[in-house]
Amino acid sequence: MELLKNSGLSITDSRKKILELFVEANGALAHADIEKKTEAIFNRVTVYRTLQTFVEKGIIHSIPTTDNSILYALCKHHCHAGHHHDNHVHFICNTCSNTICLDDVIVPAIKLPKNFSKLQAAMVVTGVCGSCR
Amino acid sequence: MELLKNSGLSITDSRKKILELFVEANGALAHADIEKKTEAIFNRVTVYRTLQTFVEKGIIHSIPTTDNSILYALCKHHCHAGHHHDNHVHFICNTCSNTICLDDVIVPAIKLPKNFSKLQAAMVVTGVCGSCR
DNA sequence: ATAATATTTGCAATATTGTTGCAAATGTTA
DNA sequence: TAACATTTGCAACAATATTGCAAATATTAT
Repeated sequence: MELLKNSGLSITDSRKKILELFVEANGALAHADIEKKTEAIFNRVTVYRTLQTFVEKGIIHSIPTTDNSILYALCKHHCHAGHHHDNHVHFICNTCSNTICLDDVIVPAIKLPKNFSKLQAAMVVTGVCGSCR
Repeated sequence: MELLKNSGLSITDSRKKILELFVEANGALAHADIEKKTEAIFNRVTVYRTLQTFVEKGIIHSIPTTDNSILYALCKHHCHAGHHHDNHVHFICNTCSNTICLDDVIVPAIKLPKNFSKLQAAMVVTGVCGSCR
């Protein structure tokens, strides 16, 4: 709620609901998931627009995936509008197919070739999560 | 050409052409790019099917992206059909917006939480590449 | 609390992207 | 070169994403 206010956004049912989903999920959500869980309540288009706004305002960030789905997760700290700092590892469980933000696992430093400069690093690990073991 | 033979694929114009594009590109190509560059020559569907086959045969691999595009790049070594070993880092340049496979930069090992088991790890770094510096 | 203003939503239409079956064309093998 | 296997194009379709605009809702000032 404050998050919305701080980002200069009006507080609406759809935004509250989607934000709620992220908090409950405690991890990443696919666009498709969000759409399914809300299709009874509001329009598909609203989902697109809400997620878009959230990304712009630094409330959520998108996570790289190999298929052509898009995953989103809450930004934990330090994210400003248009400038994300989500340098943590994302874990995708092949069994329960949940995506988990491993906030405590820091993306290790790597040595880039000469003259390359790093801005951000994202890491996605797939495997089996703790609960599914 | 040998690559195609070795993978047990028929040698056709479309496959040759697409392979050529990857060699020229010397980096990653988006599906959309490939489609544009070939739309005069052959059908959209052929592009989908060709890329799909190439991935299956271990000729190219797909690169995680944040938007809903799909990037592909040639597999350099050791990739067998259905079993990729592209554990190198992918670099996206924010200036020229090319994606580069850093074949020599290996995805570092990370320490996962208890009971998590890793299958694959992908890493995407954004920043400015050597040429744009 | 209410009116005036600004923002957001839903709907419909449209664009883009991805998939499938089947016949024709092309490639491979004998 | 014939027989066979594979691949391609087409058409139809399904799924996903975008846009304009009027109605609905939220915010601001009174």
